[in-house]
Amino acid sequence: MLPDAYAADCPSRQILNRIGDTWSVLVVVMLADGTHRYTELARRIQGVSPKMLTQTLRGLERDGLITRTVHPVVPPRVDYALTSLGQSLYGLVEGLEKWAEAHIDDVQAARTAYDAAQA
Amino acid sequence: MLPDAYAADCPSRQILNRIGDTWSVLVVVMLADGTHRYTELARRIQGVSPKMLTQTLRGLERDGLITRTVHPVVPPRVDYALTSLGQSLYGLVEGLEKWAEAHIDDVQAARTAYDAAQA
DNA sequence: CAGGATCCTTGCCGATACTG
DNA sequence: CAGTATCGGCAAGGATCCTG
Repeated sequence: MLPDAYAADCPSRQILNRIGDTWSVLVVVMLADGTHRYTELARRIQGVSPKMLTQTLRGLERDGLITRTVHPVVPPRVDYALTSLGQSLYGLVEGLEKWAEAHIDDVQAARTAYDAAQA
Repeated sequence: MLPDAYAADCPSRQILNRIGDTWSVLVVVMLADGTHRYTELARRIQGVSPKMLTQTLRGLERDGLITRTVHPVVPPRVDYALTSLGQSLYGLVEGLEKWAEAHIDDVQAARTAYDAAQA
């Protein structure tokens, strides 16, 4: 059963799905300060399995948000970097962070009040 | 296993989770144009089960994003509306939509190119 | 009308082992 | 080093039935 058509396949939803994905956001944030290798990403983003990291990187690459550069050397070396589109998306994430920092106290207060009222 | 501590419980992640939730966003968008009843939301947001709708509404209420007003009449009538905090969040969603509309063509083109390269 | 309770499926994701 | 392949657990979420 599909959700409302006015939101199922619209551009917004696709972006929302990406934004809502934990690993994707973390990768984008990490790459915001420059190129990184696979292992660097894996080490810094603690808790991510090879499977999920690869899957996330492939998805971001497919969407044109990051580039994947394979250096034909041994041992292998693969670099990941944001495209300009990816940097643009990072701008959005920064906007979200600003909003979050500005309003998290209100949200926390609301939660506390709500939970107290349920007791 | 927790993801990177610098992102697990930070304000950004909590907002990201909310933004990434399909039903929450749809509810916020629907309430952006005014107060609506439970059934109105259920009918308009096609495909949502009573369970998920209630769960979503409770979550939004707990976070102080919407208000829930029970009218003591028969048959029951419950109105939902955005708080000012919820309206502020809606502003964020609008920003995402603008970005999505502006860049979806690039993303689509990247996907097509990527898929073609795999064949 | 506005949900609460229950059951049950599915698909996401983590852990692990293996390879060019 | 940079992945791929496979298995299994677990929780989100859908369908359904029931009630104040």
